[in-house]
Amino acid sequence: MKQHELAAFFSQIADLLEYRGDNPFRIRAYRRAAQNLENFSGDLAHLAQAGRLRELPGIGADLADKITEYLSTGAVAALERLKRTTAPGVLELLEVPGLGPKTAKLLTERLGISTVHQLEEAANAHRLRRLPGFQEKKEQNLLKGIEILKKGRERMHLGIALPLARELLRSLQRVSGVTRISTAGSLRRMKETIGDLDLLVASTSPARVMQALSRLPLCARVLASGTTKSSILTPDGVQVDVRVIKPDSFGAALQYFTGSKEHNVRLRELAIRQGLKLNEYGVFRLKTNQRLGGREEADVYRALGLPWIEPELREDQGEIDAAKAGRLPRLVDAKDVRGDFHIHSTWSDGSNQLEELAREGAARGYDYLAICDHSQSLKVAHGMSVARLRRQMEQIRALNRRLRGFRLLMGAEVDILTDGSMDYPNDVLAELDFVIGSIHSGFSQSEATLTRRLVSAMRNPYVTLIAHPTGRLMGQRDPYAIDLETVFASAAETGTALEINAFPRRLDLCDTAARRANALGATLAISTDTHSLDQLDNITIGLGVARRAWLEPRDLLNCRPLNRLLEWIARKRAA
DNA sequence: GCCGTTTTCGGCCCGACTGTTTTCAGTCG
Repeated sequence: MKQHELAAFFSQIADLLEYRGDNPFRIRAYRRAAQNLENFSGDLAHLAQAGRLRELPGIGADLADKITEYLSTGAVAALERLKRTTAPGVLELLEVPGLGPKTAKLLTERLGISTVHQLEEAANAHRLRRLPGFQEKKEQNLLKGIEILKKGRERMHLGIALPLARELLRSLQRVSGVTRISTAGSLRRMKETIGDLDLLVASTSPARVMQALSRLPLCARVLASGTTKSSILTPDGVQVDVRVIKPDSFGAALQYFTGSKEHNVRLRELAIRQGLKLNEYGVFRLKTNQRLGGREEADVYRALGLPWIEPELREDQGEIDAAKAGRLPRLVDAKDVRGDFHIHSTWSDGSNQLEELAREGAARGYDYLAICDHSQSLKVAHGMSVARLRRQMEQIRALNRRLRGFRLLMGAEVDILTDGSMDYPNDVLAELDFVIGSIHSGFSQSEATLTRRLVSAMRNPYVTLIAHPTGRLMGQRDPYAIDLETVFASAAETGTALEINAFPRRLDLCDTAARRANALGATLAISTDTHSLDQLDNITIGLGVARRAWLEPRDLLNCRPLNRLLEWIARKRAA
């Protein structure tokens, strides 16, 4: 995961070059490279050794050298040089929303400001008004920006963003004159964390929508308000951007505001090469300005000679080439899901009885749920002794005798102990239908040790699925150190599935890792890690990750009907 | 700094909103 630090370095280079007024296209090249590194899920060091860095999009000779330099020294000299020769504090100042490179230059050169704290003092003392083009309003806006920065513009996870968006959509839907409404932006693309919420409204009377928006209980402050675009802040400090569009160009606007930015840039480049222009109002011929479409999103893609591309794929990660070649994946969908594997009940730390879970699973149209309560070592979660596990199995068998067209699988989430052995002996595991292997202890072991633990669990014939393979908890705990390439290869080799844990703070594997695992031949499974009935809904979030990973139904274990699932498990046990 | 169905040189996406302006620069997405 070194590429994240490197991406940050490239991004800092871009910021500093921008401050210095360098060539904007050079700056963009750094930003694009940073973005691509952020999304890259392979093994950077391996690619570098093979001399194949330039195969990465946006990486040419110069940036390939800088990557190599970083991999061997842990630093990029060009960045260090820029930092040394640029006024101190520039990178910190640029963090303030609304403060860009030009303003930063004024602040550092005219007033010698080098920290956000100094900026705040200067603004409060009205010293900024001495600057050209500065009056009271700009001073206040910078103070507001500092306030937002201090609150921490922390991105929210989908578990928060989705319900909030649903509530806003419901409210705006009721405004008269509104004909269509949709989320856009990173939420529609189902990115794991969301910065601002983007909403799109088709209406013939924009003013009414903007007025209604400012009066919502969820509107704590109006940040900006124009005729077609407004931004508000919710009481929890979430920024919501709302665009009102004429119904005739709703599709073009939806395409435009769904992004990603990188995807859109590629599309507009493609348009220019065809003598076309693409903007949020539609696709136009450059010469005549004749409009070729824009009411539906598909119109936009069609005008560029492409099939419609699913929002989750729009990250400039090969989807445009795939679309051109007619090789877009048939992404997994909610209706493909036949069951859920990682379900806790009152037997360990869940809050629902087996029977309630069975009823709910059947009501959702699933064929099966695997009950996987914790194993004996995990005392904090009321892990089950072998005796209790067997009593639970007895109860599940009894329940299954009464169920028609639905089955509870007898499973367990079994700790992978610090020495790599399983928390139940193999003869007990053999009695279960479904075995999850999980790491819940020894997070700080070395990469080699943790990787060995996972691999030895996968070599156990009874282990069907590795849960939350990296152990990360967004905002709380970093992933523990494991060699993902080795783990993925081992999963493929042993016929062990890897989980896409759909708990909003986990999303583990994440999209890029899941895509890589699939590329290396591993089978995946979306499971919700449910501890109470409503958490079964998180399957939607897991589906988002799977779709962003380009997964098709055949790549996912829980898209298989029961008999095929049981065959898959049996095959590993026999081998 | 990258890149090639217009190119190995000369291009490189597009528009809205704000504030301070009488026509535009800065910032953002």
